[in-house]
Amino acid sequence: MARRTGRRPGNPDTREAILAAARQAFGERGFDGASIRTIATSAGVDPALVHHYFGTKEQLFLEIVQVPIDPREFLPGILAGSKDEVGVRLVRTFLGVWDSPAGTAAAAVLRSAMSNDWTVRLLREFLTTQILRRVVNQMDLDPVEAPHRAALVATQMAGLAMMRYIVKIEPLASAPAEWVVAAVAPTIQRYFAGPLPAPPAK
Amino acid sequence: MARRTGRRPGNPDTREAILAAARQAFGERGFDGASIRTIATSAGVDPALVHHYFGTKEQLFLEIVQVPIDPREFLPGILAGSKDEVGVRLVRTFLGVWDSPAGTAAAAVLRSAMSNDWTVRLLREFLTTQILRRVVNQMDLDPVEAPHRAALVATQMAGLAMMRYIVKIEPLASAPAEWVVAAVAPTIQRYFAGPLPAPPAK
DNA sequence: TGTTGAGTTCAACGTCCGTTGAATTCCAGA
DNA sequence: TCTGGAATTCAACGGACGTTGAACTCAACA
Repeated sequence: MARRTGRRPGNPDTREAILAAARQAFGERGFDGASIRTIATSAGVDPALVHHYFGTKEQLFLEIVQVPIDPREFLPGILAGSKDEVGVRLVRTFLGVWDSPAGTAAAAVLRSAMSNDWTVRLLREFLTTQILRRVVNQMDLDPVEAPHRAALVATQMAGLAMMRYIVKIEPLASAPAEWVVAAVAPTIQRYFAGPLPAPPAK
Repeated sequence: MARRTGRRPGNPDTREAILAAARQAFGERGFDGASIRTIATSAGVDPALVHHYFGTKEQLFLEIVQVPIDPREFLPGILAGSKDEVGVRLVRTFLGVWDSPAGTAAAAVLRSAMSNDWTVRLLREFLTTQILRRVVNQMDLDPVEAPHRAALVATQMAGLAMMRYIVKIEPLASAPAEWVVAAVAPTIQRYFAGPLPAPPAK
């Protein structure tokens, strides 16, 4: 029964403008490199307004990053279907995400995690509990070697994102997505389902 | 005939102490994240002394990073020998470098490149002109697809470094080097010598 | 012994940062 | 019409940063 009075709408676009500017800034410079002040300026707004809407810089970052990256949205599509084409489906979906606005958010996480303590923890926990664990559960892999397989997949995907979207080495950065899919998918396929050395005794 | 007078030795260890502290700091936090002030403190020294020895922060970073990473030192050992074991030799050498003091320098570059404009340029040019080009020249690869092969290799190696040494996902981070070699080498081998999709027309 | 110059420190500069609290504007509801 | 409260701005805080220039210390040479 929320009875409210006072000015409500104002300019509802402002909030979105700030979010857009923040996504851009975090995606290009990472958490530490981006500044509330430049975000505010590029949204045509006072820095204090950013705090008014989103609280601290950390909270703003999470807003940018948690909303568009939800593994439940695309994981089923990758894991369902014929098992010997998981590689193709994973790489294709992955590139699709990175070429969308969500890719900017993903870049923000990747960039930040390289030089910032708490974002690297964020990334590690996202990867292990949100992605790798789900994958392991849904494909019926040998439970002993499954975590190893998942980690190997992560190395190839992370390196691909880094070289193609951040460091931008050629000719990879300008290569058509389908060429990348065809080139990289066999690696993923082998990591998931191919022969591997025996996992270390531990 | 350099005729010099005045105090010479003082404490010659200081310079090395600063370099060690800088390598540590840059390796852990990247270029932007590390600060001259904490480097100085952790070397037991005044910040101004760092400038006295090394000039600007940029110059100090280059000192840390350019000296220990010289591809001419290990590339020949990788490229020489039987062609169907390039993968094994590359991955093994790569892990060896990352587990040495030079690995700290490599981490510094990788971390910095994710959020800093001029270091990403540094990394890109190092990869393309110092590594990839040499590899392409020394192995006799099809000149059209060679750059594509080299870039694919770079994705796998960069992702491996990132996940094992920076994000530290398990069980990869604690896996024995030889297990990693056995698991990843076939990927490298295929990128170098295996079948690939036809390079895009360009 | 006196001078020189390298090693080292101190204090300060200007700049950018995240954040805060008070002030202003102005619409929606009473 | 009056007014509460959301939207927005302004000015300032305290802290961290890279860098600078002047000062001090003191071993080696003339």
